[in-house]
This record gives sequence, C-alpha cells and structure tokens, in this order.
Amino acid sequence: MADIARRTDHRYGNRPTMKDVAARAGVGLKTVSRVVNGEPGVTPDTERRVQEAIEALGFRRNDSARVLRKGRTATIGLVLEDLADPFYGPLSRAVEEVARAHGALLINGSSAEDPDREQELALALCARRVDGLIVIPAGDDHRYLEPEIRAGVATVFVDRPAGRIDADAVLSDSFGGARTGVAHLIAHGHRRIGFIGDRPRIHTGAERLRGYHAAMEDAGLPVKDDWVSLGSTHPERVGAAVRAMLTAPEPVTALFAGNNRVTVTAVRTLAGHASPVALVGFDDIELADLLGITVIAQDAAALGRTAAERLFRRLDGAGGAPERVVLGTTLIARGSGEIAPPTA
Amino acid sequence: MADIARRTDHRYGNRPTMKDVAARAGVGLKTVSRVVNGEPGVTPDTERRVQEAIEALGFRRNDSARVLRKGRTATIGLVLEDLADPFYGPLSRAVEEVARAHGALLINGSSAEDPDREQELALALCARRVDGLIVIPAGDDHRYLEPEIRAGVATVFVDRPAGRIDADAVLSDSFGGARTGVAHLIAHGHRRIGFIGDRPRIHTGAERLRGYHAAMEDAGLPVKDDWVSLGSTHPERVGAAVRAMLTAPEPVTALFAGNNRVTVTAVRTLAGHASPVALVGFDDIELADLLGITVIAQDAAALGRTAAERLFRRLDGAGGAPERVVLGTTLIARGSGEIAPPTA
DNA sequence: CTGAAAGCGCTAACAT
DNA sequence: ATGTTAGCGCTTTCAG
Repeated sequence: MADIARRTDHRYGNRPTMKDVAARAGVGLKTVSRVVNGEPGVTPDTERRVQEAIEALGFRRNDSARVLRKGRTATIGLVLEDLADPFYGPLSRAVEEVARAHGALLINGSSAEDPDREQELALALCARRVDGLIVIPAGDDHRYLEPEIRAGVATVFVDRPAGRIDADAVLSDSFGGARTGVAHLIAHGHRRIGFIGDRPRIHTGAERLRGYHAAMEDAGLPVKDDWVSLGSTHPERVGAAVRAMLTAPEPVTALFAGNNRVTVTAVRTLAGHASPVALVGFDDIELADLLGITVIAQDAAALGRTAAERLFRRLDGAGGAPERVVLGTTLIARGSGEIAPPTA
Repeated sequence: MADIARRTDHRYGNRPTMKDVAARAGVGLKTVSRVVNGEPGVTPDTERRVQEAIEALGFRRNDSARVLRKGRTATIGLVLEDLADPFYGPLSRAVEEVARAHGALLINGSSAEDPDREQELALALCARRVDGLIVIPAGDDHRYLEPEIRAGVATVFVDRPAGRIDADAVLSDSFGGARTGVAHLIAHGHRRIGFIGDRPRIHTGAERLRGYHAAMEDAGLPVKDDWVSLGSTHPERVGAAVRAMLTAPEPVTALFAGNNRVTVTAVRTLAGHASPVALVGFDDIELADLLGITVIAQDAAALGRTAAERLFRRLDGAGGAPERVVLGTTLIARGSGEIAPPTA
C-alpha cells in the first residue's frame, strides 16, 4: 500500500534512489552510498555489482537530499545589476571560475538596479542555503542580510560597498580614477569640463563625481551647475545632457563620462557634433581602441576573482573583521582624451 | 541528549527551524508551515504570534528540505559557452527574465567550449534536480542526457542543436544569414571573398560556411582553398588568416567573418591595412554602428527568451515531439559591406 | 567490510 | 482552525 503510493507519486519523474540501487545490487543502502561517494571500505566485487545497478537504473544521486543532511550546498549566489551589461559578463565569469575551482556552482540573478528586487533575490538565495553570497548592491540598506550573515552565510560586496552594515567589500578606486581622468583633460588645456554620471544614490557614481570635483579644485577651476548631470544612463537622458552642456552659456570643451553606458551614448552624440570635443570615459569598452576612446579602465575580472577568493577564504574559516579591498584603475590614452580645446 | 547533539551540530550555522518557531509561538509545526506559505486556515491572532516568533528568531524557510519533499526545485540550469562573451550576456538575461516570471532561479555555468566540461556541468545540474536545462552545446554527442530527459528533466538546446539525440532546439538561421551576407558582398561587385570561421565541429560554424558556399555557387563564383580559414577564434589565429588571404596569389577583396570574435579581430587587422577591404560579420557588436561595420545580426535575447518559454511550456506539461525553431537574421548595412572592390 | 536505524527540515495526508 | 504522523533520499552513527 505504502509502496504503491510511492510509485504512483511521480516526483523527480520517478527516479531511482539509492534504495532501489541497493535492492537491485543485493546490498545495503550504505554500501551504495559508499560507492557513489568513493568512500573506502568496499570490496572491488561489491563495488562492481553496485556500479552495474547504477548504470542499469540510470541512477544519479539527489543532491537536494544530500544537502539537507550535510548542511552545505556547494553553491554560491551572485546578485548583480544586469547580466547583459558587458561589464558584468567578465566579472561573473571570474566568480564562476573560482567557484568551480572550489567545486561549487553559481546561481546568479539581476537586480535591474532595483533595491527591492535585489533583496528578493538575495533572500531567495539564502532560502536555498547558498554557502555564500556575492552582491553588487542596488540598494543602500543591507540590514535585511544581518540575520543571514549571523546565521553563517558568507557575504562579500563587489563594485559598491554594503549600506548600513559592516561587510567585506571589493571595489575599484572610483574616486582616484575619475580624478586622474579629469586631471588628464585639464593637463591637455581644458578648463570647462562636464561630468555626466548615473544616479547619485549609487556609490560609484557619487565617488566618481567626488573625483571630478577634486581634480577641478586641485587645478583651481570653478565648476558650473550646468556642467554636472546625474541621472539614469538611458541614452535619451544622456544624449540630452551632452547636448545641453555643449550649448550652455559657458559650453564645455571636454566631457568625463561616469561609466560605460554613458560613454557609449556620449561617443554617439559627439559623433554628430561639428567641432571635436574631448572625452574620457570610466570603464573600458570593446572596440574603444579602434574608436580612439580614452578611458579609465577597471579590471572587472579581477574584481570578481578577488571577491570570490575572499568569499571562499571566509567559507574555509578565515575570521577577522570585514575588510575593504580597493583595486586600482588604469588610464588608457587613445586619442579622445588628448584633443585640445578650441583656441578661443 | 539528542537535543544537545543537535545544538552542537552547527549545520546551516544553527539556524532556527519551523519546529523552533512553533515552540516559541506555542503552536504546532503545521501552523507555522501554513503561515510561512500563506495557506488559509489560520486565525489572524495565531498568524501574528507566529510572525513575531519568525522575526525574533530570524527564521528563513530551508528550501532544500522543501525541495526534497515537493520534488520541484523551481530552478533551471543554463549551460553556455562563456558568460563573458557579449553574445551570451543578453541571452542569459532573457532566460533569467522568463525564469523569474515563472518563479524560478537560474544556475548557469560556462563550458569553455569543452565537451567534457559541458557534460560535467549539465550532470551536476541534474544532480541538483533542476527542473529544466537549457544547453548551448560544446560537444556533439548528448546521449549522456538521455536518462535525465527520460527521468523528466525538460531540456532545450539553444544556438546549436543537440547531437545524437532528439530534443527541442532554438537556433538562428546561420545558413541563410551567411548566404545573405556573402550575396550582399557579391552584389557590391566582389568576386574573391574570404570566409573566416570557427572550428568546423561547431554546428553554427559549419552552417555559416555552407551559406558562404551556397552564395558563391549561386553567383557562379569559384572558391579557392586559400579563401577559407577555419579554427580557433583566438586573435592571433584570425589575424594571421586575414593577412594570409590579403596576400594570397589571388587575394580576396572582401571578407565574411563567421562570428563576433572573428569580426572584432578582422576589423582590427584591416584597420592596419593600406587599401580598404569590404567586410560583413555574423553577429552584431556594440559600437559597430560608429565603426560602420555591416553585420548579419541575430537576436540573442530572442533566442534565450524563446528557449526558456519552450522549456516552461514543457514543464507545464506540453507534450509532443521535439521541435526545432529557427529564428531569422537581419542584414544591417553600415558601410564596411558596401565598399566596392578595387578597380583592376 | 557491511548494514540497520535515526534524522536533516520540510510538506502531504489525515486526525482532531 | 489546528495538530500529529509519516516520509522525501540521503548521510551519520553505531553495531555487527
């Protein structure tokens, strides 16, 4: 009766279990477990019989049950902004490689820059008991993760730091990179420089803006309100911002683009402009070399690799207070940042 | 004694369970389950007490246990070639969005174009009992998936068809796209056209080569051995192939690039070349518009979306024989493909 | 070297 | 409306 119920119940498409394998091989359940996990203490002959039964039945161990018993899933979660953004591809891949080296799989999801969605995703991953979590924050309040972290979910933030909790973070030097980029434009003779960034709520955006202001101040240059535009990275918004700066009462002669999305739109917009305008963008872009775009490059793969390595070190028991690692950026001069201002 | 053992045992970092919540709220286990899952039949007052206990204890349902009982993981697996390749970013994102709409999460991994790694990954996903699998094949023999598919793992192949098994597949029209692209070059006066593709073992590569041959034959043009180069998409290999074709006894006046990686290298190589050479590439690339690169574009997001939708339809019980869906491609003329051959 | 029994945290089925 | 019991498929413990 109980057995009929079980056979009628087609969860997992009625897959064979270790019990089935044991019955077929005429051995005990635990012996099958030993063979499947390569544990010692099984005679070659018994092992062969078990292997045959496994083959015949098409048995594959159910890791869900294993996880329940062992308490570790060998899975880590990655919450990022947008899997389709070329900046996050190499980052994800680097995380994946480190995970693979540690025998773990990767679940990832996009927050679409929505704090609620970030939280929903991160908590769903915790419910699946991922061993660790790598988060590229969309929101600025991560207290919702406190119980999880306390319960033992190793957590590392990347690209942007956590908000309102103390946690490991791996970042690029946004402030220094932007400052260097703007100083580069100043060194080439520009005095009226525009900054187009994303929403100021986003940490990297704010830091890059700070770098811009610092470079201008270092050079004793004023900053007009018209020269700073923050908001969505939507092409329309950015395009309009570029045009506004070029036609302002005191038009800019150079632009600093706050990230890869902005740079792309800025280049497209400037391509349709009469006189040349200097441009330096944060983040490298594919084919930027052929287009001669000067950029402040950050190493997305290194960001992901560093974060993942720190995560696994924590999982391996490394203690100590949360740390913040800041990776440097590189100025790559390709032409667009070396255009001189029009001689007035 | 048993309880001491349990407390000492720190799996899941000693997280509270429903039993703990039940004890604290002074209710039965099942009542907690009802509250957590939003099932009816709980008085508002009881519900409040349970919620309070959940908050106080920082309880989060253990989905591993749930999965074991329910038989569905609400997780799908995606095996692709390289998460860092800009072609797969939008594809993954599209799959993710469909999964999200169905309340499922996405585990993804890169095969790095290695058949063994593809198999290892796909089977690891099956061991975790993903409900469904989307595979971008690296290998050409997928019989290893037969037991899994029979056991109920819905499987859809994308970008390239499955090898030696009959399964759903969603593809782009590689043959037609390449034929159109090469015909476009012929229409602009070229007679000596080169084809640079990836390894012929890869289905898309073979199909595109077939399209090239078809277009040449349609026009009654011969194809010299020197004009076809297949192999790795490594920049060095591709660069050398381009240079060889331009300096062959009968040099080509136009090139067809078999995929996005090849196109990028071809553009870089041609940029250093004296006389202009026409180029059409398979796959669109970011900023190709600014560089004036003519391409045969496929819709990576549509590929992913279509595959994921089919997968969930199968999961929802849709029967019928495996089907092959072929999505069309689009020729986008931007200049490089409209360069006329040098007048001889 | 092998196996029986207990139980991981949850849900389904059945009481009450 | 609420609680009790059994058991998902595996690993752990302990006894042969």
